[in-house]
Amino acid sequence: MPFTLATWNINSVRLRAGLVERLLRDEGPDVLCLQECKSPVEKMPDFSALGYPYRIARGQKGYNGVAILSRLPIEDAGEMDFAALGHARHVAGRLENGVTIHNFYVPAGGDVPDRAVNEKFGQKLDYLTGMRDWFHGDRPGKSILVGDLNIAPREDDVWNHKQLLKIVSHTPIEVDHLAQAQEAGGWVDITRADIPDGPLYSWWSYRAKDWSAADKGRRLDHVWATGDIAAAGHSSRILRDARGWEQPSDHAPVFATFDL
Amino acid sequence: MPFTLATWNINSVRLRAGLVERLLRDEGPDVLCLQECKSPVEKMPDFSALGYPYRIARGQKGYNGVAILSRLPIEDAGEMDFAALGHARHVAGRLENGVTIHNFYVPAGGDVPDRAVNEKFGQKLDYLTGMRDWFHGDRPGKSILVGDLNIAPREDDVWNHKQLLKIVSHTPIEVDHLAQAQEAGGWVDITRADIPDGPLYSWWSYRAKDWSAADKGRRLDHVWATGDIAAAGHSSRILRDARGWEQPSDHAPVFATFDL
DNA sequence: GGGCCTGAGG
DNA sequence: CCTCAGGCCC
Repeated sequence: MPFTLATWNINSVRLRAGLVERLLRDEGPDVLCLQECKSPVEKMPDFSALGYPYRIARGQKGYNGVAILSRLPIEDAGEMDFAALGHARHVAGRLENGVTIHNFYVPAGGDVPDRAVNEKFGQKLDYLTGMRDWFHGDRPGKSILVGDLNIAPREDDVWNHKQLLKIVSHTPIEVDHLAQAQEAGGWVDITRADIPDGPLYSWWSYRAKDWSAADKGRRLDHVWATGDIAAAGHSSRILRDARGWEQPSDHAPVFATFDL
Repeated sequence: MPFTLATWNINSVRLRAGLVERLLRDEGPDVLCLQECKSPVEKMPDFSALGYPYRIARGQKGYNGVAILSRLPIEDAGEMDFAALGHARHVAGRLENGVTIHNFYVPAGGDVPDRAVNEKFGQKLDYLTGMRDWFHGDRPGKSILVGDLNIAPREDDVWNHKQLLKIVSHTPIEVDHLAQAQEAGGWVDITRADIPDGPLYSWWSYRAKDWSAADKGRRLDHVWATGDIAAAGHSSRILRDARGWEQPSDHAPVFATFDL
């Protein structure tokens, strides 16, 4: 039975409940993973009326927050607090077909890519190391990992590779830490398995005047799967249009379908 | 030549530029006096394209701020800083027919109607005393005074006289101070000359669930004229509808027409 | 309830 | 550019 999954950094789920509804209505993914909900769980909008009765969420006031909305039955599979930040940055759910879905919001890491002067950059690296160590100790099977990983690993995941080498989200040390986490879990980048070549972005800064014309994007949002189910993934796409909706998130939703 | 004038506490002219446009388009007053613009003068929206090329304004960042928009030529007639608060709470303009228009935003006065424990209440009384002394020393002729005076003087200017006697905006000491300022300038309350009887409100709290049904209003916004032109005033009304517009101000515009 | 601010975080 | 928090003010 194939199912379609999407991941979207919504940048306030309460402010943009209408956009979430639009996505659910227009695109109808079976599972939608949200990041940066910026809401306590009890204040999150209810999307059950749109056919999504299942929700697994972790929230906090004002910052971070992740949620998995599903029209398929899904059970809570816990959360992890890597680097002991006390942030709501991960939650997991298990579908009835046995597939576990991990929804991540990796720390952005601040402005300066140097852990000696910027504590937040250190926390980002530590978070990724925590992911690596966890996957290494308990290598996952039949799993999908999605979310805003806040790193654009490939040259063609950013609008200008050379210019961004010293910009947080594309520095070699971040890319290396991400690669180690990916490797440790045996994760396959489904989006790039499907769309191997050419520029691919999921985020465009609010600061750009005409974000689409300038197109200075980065691929920060990812869909990964463990090797045992990676071949089932297909139909990857990024709904760039959503970046142009009224009062948009700065991220666009990323989709993939799995025949499982 | 008759001209119509309106006064409106807009509670942020930048946020509600669209509502101002709607009022100008739908009602077309010759002069519109705004209070609580909450904007430096240089950042105020421009309404000249709607046929209001004249503007006299005083502003500051975040608080207070008054403006006179006019489709008739009008010249700046200065400002007063009563009680030396350093606030943008008054501006005056002179029309070509010799009529001076004073636009006031009297301090709200805080919560507790006791100057011994609430400095802001003292400032409100001092502001009114300053107005009184100024009018007394330089008794105005051919003038109109409008604005948010933050006092509902009459029993039928509030939804419940007895209940509001100890509520700032309707306490006897405020009503007395306002009466003294009115008296000193020989000001005639044009709205009440026109509509002598019955409840009349220009403000409804944002906090009320259903403001119109509950109708717990107060008449805080006024149109006065000096005795020499008071008889020319007519067609007073309060555009209650505007309180129900999308994302409204908590005040409704008050209108009067003068045959001069 | 809902403006504004500053400051953090993106 | 944009969102949130906490504080002030109405």
